[in-house]
Order: sequence, then structure tokens, then C-alpha cells
Amino acid sequence: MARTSSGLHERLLASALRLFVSRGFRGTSLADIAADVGCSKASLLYHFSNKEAILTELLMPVGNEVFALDERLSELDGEEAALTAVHSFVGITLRFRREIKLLFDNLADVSCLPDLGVETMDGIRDRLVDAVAGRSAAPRDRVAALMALGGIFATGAADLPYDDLTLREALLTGALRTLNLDPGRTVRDAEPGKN
Amino acid sequence: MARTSSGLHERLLASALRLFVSRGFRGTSLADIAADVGCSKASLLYHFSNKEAILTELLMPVGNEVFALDERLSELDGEEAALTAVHSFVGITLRFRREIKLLFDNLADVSCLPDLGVETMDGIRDRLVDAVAGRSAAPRDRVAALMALGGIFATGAADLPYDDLTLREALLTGALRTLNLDPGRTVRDAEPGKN
DNA sequence: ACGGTAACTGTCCGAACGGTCAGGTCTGAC
DNA sequence: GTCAGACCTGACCGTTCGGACAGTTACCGT
Repeated sequence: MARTSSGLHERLLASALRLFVSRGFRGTSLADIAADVGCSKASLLYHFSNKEAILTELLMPVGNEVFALDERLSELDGEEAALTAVHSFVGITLRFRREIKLLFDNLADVSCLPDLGVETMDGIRDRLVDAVAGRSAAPRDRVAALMALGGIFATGAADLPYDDLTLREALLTGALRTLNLDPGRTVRDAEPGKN
Repeated sequence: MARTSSGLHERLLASALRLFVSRGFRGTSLADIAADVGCSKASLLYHFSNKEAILTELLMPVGNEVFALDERLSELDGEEAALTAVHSFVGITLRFRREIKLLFDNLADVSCLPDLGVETMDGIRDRLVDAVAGRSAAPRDRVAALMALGGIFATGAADLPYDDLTLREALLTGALRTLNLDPGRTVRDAEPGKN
């Protein structure tokens, strides 16, 4: 019912995302955001209990997807886990380019958000690495896994002037090469439904 | 002549690095650093003209090496440029693990430091990517190059419990695989002298 | 008409923080 | 002895910013 296009809440989120991405989280004050949408700072704090809450709400969608991926991966093993993880992670990265950049550029601030998931970011990262490494404990495999994930992450954060299809293709082949995996076969629908 | 082990300047730098890495640049106040070494904040500001200057001085060594690498690369082309860039970048990353983590976690703050190089960070990054891509303009090559560099960067920032030799080997093979380059041959002394 | 509630705002406040300044102490040179 | 300069400090200041609060307006059900 409510026209989402003029809902102040959504407009505040949009402005906050834009400003956070361009000036950083700490570099953006509540007054900046309020001024950007043309409302009062008090009004902003009516919609969000505090500054962190804005960041949390912005990052929640990505957090949820990564969390869901993490759960899905817990049941997989070996090459299947690796392929699923890579495909899905690429998908998430592409679907949330701006948020990924926000994350990438503000790791220090984001990493101590209390309510993003139940889990700490490091925990999620470690389990992702574990999956991408195909559950191998060998240093080479762990490093390769971290490199693949880091590469996707960093590349997603740098806003390259390529369309999603090109980028997806390049990211996938790059990551699979890093992991020394056969890029020929597609994983059995890494993200069922939408991806 | 001056005992470097008790020079206040050096001790301040050491404390600042430790605190910046663990709590972030913005998350560390001048008072924190001063308290950590047990001197007054005023004394801290006697040694460094302002807070940024501390960060700049901490990052200067890395900046210089990257800058030197950048210059060396400008004369190389194709596969030679790529191999040199990768080898040297891995070397730098390993030699400055803590600083790389500082950089990685505080990109938003670091990216607007005025006096690090003459150049903006984006400029250096772009030219590094250009070299690693072997001067190719094809999207695939650019993405692969960015992934390789990002992977090395991210992996260097995550302080893995591996020794330098293991890490170096793993980083190199990972990056070269990402770039689809033959890992067999070592580049003709990528960093002459020490590396 | 009226009470309640959601949306919104002006104003104020306290804390944190970066930075300044006047001055104090020590040492070494002349 | 004294002058200069490096080193260090307590006290202070201005600003910025996140957040609290007491309202006010507008809408809606009854």
C-alpha cells in the first residue's frame, strides 16, 4: 500500500548506501544522510535506532544470502562443495555490487557489527574457505581457496565497467583456475531458482 | 648512536601499528597510542604533526616499494611484465604482512592520504592490473589480473599460520593459475638483490 | 468530535577527539 | 654561566557527532 518510492525509510537507506560507499561509513555523519534526503536528523533517528542500525540494515540482505549459502555448504563435500561455493559466491557478489564495495572499503567498521548474523565474520569466512578448499587442510588448498574468494571479493568491489554476464564468466573461470578445477562442467544449479 | 630500542618515535610507531591493526585507524585515538607507550598525547604530537602523519609514516615503506615496482614495470611488457609484477607483489605482501592488513582493513581511510605517493592509490592499482594483465585490454584478462592481485592482497591480510616459504609458494602458484600462466619457470630475478 | 498513534522536527547535550600552547627539563656547545 | 635547542607535558579549546527529548502535525478508527 505504502508507495515505496516515496517511503522515507527506503530513501534514507538509498542515500546512506550512496554516501557510505563514496565517503565511507565513519566519513558520513547522520546529518549528511538527513541532509541528502532533505529531512531532519531526528527523523532519521526515528527510523533507525542508531547509526550502526543503518549499516546493519543495508548489509542484511547480503548477510542473509551468505548465511544461507553457509548452511547449504555444510552438507556438501569435496569438489561439489568448492564448485557450489564459488558459483554462489560469484552470484551474490554480482547481485550486491554496491554492498560488496561498502563491505570491502569498510572492513574495520563492519567487522564489529553485533547484529549482522549470529556469527562473526571471521567464522563465516573460515567456513567458506573450508568449503572452497574442498575440505582439504593442506596449506596450498587453503591459500588457493582464500585467494579465489579474495579475488572475487576484491574484483566485485572495484566497480569495473563490465556487464554482469562478462564479469560472471570472467570471475568464474578465474576462480576455478585459481583452484585448479575443471571449468567445463557447471555445478548442478548452484543457486536454485534465481541466480 | 641513539638507542633505537628506546627511541620514543619508534615505540610510538610500533604501538600505533599494533593498535591500528587491531582496532582500526579511526577506532584508535591519539590518547590510546600515547597511553600504550606511556607518554602524553602532547608528546605524541610533538613527534608527528598529526594523526594522518602516523599512518603515512607506517605505510611509507610499502608505498615506496610499490612505487618502485610500478616504475620498473613501466618498461616491461606481456608475460614478462605479468610475471615480474606477480613475483614482486607477492614478495612485498609477505615482507609487510602487518602493514598489508592495516591497508586492507582500512581502505577507506588510507585511500585519501595525501602524502603517500604522488599518485592516487587507484592509479597505482590500475597500472599494476595493466601489467599483470600483460597489457591486454580484454575483459577476461583484466578481471583475472585484478583477481590475482586481490587474492594475494586479501590472503596476505588474513594472517594465516603458515611460514613465509609455504605462503610464498602457494601465493605464486595460485596467482599464476589465476592468470593461466606457466608456473614452471621463475621470472628472471623479479626483485634483484633481496627478495 | 475525539483519542490514539505513527511520522516528523527543533533544540539541546555530553562525550570524544584532534590539535594548540605556554611552559618545564635536560643536555651539550661556547 | 648561559644560551640554544631538542624533548616532553598538563591544561585547555573548538568542533564534530551521535543521540535524547519534548513537542507538533496529520491521519484514522470509533
